[in-house]
Amino acid sequence: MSGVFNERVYKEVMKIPRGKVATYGQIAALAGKPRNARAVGYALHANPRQGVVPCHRVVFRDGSLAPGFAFGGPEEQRELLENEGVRFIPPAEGKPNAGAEGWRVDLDQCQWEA
DNA sequence: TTGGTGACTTACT
DNA sequence: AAGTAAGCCACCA
Repeated sequence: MSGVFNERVYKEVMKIPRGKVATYGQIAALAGKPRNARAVGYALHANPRQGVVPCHRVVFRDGSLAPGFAFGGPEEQRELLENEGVRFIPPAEGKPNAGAEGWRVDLDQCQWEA
């Protein structure tokens, strides 16, 4: 298994405490490659331990969640994170949200710090 | 081995 | 401010 970096990512992601979230760049840095956020996403894509690795706690640097690729839907992820105590920011005022798209995580409050 | 793709990020226009 | 471009690294064919 040459996927050393991959396992490193899983380990770091599993270390994310409940009610907190981390960005791909953060995980990449913890994994040893601060410029390899892409591989982090790829690693979670190959996520063999879905259910064990809280990939829903990993978000974009912008606070947005992964596109339709999520474990079941952005709505599910939003509710899941919200259930863990993560604070969310609504998409916009006066504009109905077609779902959870547009919802961002409050990184200022809930970004995990190693 | 080489090439191509990708759940990203930063910088420039 | 928003959109486009390039860079980075790991995995698969």
